[in-house]
Amino acid sequence: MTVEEGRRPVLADVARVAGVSHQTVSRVVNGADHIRPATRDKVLAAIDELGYRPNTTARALVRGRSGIIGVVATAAVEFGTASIERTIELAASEAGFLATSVNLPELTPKAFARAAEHLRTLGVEAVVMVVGHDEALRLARAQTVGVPVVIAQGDLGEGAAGVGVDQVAGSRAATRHLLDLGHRAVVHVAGPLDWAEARARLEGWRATMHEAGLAAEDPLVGDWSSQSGYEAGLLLRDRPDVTGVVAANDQMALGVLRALHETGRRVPHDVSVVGFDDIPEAGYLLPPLTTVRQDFAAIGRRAVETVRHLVDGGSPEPAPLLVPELVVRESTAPPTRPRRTPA
Amino acid sequence: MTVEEGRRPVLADVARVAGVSHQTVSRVVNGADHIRPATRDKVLAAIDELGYRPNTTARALVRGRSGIIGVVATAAVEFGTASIERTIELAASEAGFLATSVNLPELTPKAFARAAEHLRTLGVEAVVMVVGHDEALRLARAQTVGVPVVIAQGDLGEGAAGVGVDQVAGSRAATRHLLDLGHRAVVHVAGPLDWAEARARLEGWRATMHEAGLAAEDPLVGDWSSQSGYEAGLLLRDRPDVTGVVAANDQMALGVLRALHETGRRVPHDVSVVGFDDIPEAGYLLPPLTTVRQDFAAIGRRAVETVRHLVDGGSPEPAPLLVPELVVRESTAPPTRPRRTPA
DNA sequence: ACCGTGAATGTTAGCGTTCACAATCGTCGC
DNA sequence: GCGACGATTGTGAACGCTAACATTCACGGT
Repeated sequence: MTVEEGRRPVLADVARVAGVSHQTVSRVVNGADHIRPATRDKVLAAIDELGYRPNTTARALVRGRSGIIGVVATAAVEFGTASIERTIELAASEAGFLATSVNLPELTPKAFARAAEHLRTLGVEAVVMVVGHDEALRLARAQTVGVPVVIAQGDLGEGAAGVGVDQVAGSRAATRHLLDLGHRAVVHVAGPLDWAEARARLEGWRATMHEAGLAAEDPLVGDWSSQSGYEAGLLLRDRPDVTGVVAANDQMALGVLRALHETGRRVPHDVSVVGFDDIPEAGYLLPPLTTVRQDFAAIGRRAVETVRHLVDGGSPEPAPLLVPELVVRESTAPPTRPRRTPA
Repeated sequence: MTVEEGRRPVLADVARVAGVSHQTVSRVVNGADHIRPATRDKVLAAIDELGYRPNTTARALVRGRSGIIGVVATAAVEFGTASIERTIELAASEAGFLATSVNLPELTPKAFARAAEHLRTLGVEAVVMVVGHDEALRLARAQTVGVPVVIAQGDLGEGAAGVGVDQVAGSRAATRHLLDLGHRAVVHVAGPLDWAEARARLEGWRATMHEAGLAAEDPLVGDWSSQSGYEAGLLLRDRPDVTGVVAANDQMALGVLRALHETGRRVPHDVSVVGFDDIPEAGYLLPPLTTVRQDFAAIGRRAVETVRHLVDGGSPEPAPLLVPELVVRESTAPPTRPRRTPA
């Protein structure tokens, strides 16, 4: 609000102007007790006059805390991951942390080692993993000794800290929806099975099918990309009985949509398709995609809360799972003429 | 590589082990000249033995440089923005910087003021704007006095530093493509006109149309979202003569695709559609979308290079524009029966 | 009036680095 | 064979802040 006078003012400058010791200024800035109101006002006035702003670096140094949270993600830009990162950054800054991301160009131990090295030199106080990849998670816990690792999405086995999303419930809802519509031959296009989310979604589908007394075998497996969904969709050429598809994410669902179209099957007339995530485009695909919406913002927020808790010395506490929600659009409908799965 | 012994080793620890002064260790770490090879080896051995890693915070403090680059983006997750951010983070870390993003939940001066305040307390050394929004850019230059502002995408008017993408050329290529196919009535679905990219793309379309002696009036204006593209597409109901659409991004193109489908016009049989950006899903839409690909990674990389240059005291230098590339897919085809625009 | 007590403020040390300035050492020229 | 000069290494003081430990002051109880 005021003129710049060459260099940035420091605590001592404020102290001089306010006629108090630098320590008193520090107390005011940090909201300590036992400050006479008159003194506080003088200091605040001086701060305002000089446009003082505490030096984060110096503070970090003396406190022995960097205030940095490392976020580990894949290099591929996916809607969910990106949303979570955004929210983490926001929540972190509100909590007085600084979030920074590091990307894994590929899911190899080497790539991860590089990332971990980077996080270490940064002196991060905690790591949030937004990749649910098993090996990456394992390495994260092994290599970032000393700092808490929080898992956003993914499997929270063995007392690991993280944000749980009930992927199984989401996948169940999707499958249930198709069964309720009357479908019987419902296949699953899974994500890579070394991702916990992929396994959970597979599991939800399988369990629901079994409970309905239906076969749930040979899921098609993709890699989260539209391309892989497309390829999986083409394989359905050999499965004319199939009338329902549950894809483990929207990108793959979108690829399936295209493959079905190319192979002459109409959606939802001949085949119904459900996705997962509810990407912003989902409602504008042809046809608009029924999908399972996840609250990515909530995941990010909770991840930061957990980080806060752990950094303050807390121990991992199980939090209630976030439950994703089915969003029904036009890509699902009752089967035109019910068929039964071949014996 | 070695055991942890309670606290993190510091320069002095290494010095003691190596039997030299802390300054010598500092020199080795920073690759200074005039170190006897034998000494250097001793020091390196000690570093390795202790697993020493310089403390970024202390270094930042004494150097008077935070090493932090602030990246300003909108809160909406768009493919382009997100890709650029990823690359910036990567390039920044390679250049010894730490990138962190701050998001604008809305494009208001107030939201921006908050963001700027955050960047200021962080002590960022430079700001990279990945929003091409005029007002945001103006505020960025006004409010972050002292630190260089680099614009990734967007208008680089008046000696502003940034990464130039030849949006006009991209848009021209898209329009040209449709004209070459034989289309005459080609409309544009523009982005919000307070974004420089949107204006440039509009301009490329308009100029190309004019050069071909065709009318280029009343662009439809969206807000980058699929929703707005969809709404724009519905308006085309009243324009049966239109056989070509150039959308200012892929999301809007996707919305147009859907609107055309709903209003009974086939793509590309009745209408050809071109998008902009080449989102990963573009090739799997119905039909696969012809679009203009931007090299977002290059944008991010260049942005960081520019930051480096400016932080070292350089002055903004004009760099060659990046030229986007047309990717032809199935959403464009020659018009079935050529029409002329109504008089 | 004296001391204890707690509130309010000040003083002194660092935190782990780098910078600026010595100090030391060897080697070369004459 | 001595001083110079450059190469090499060391010493002390910051950087801006907070933690820990004084110190000062006012006031109530005895």
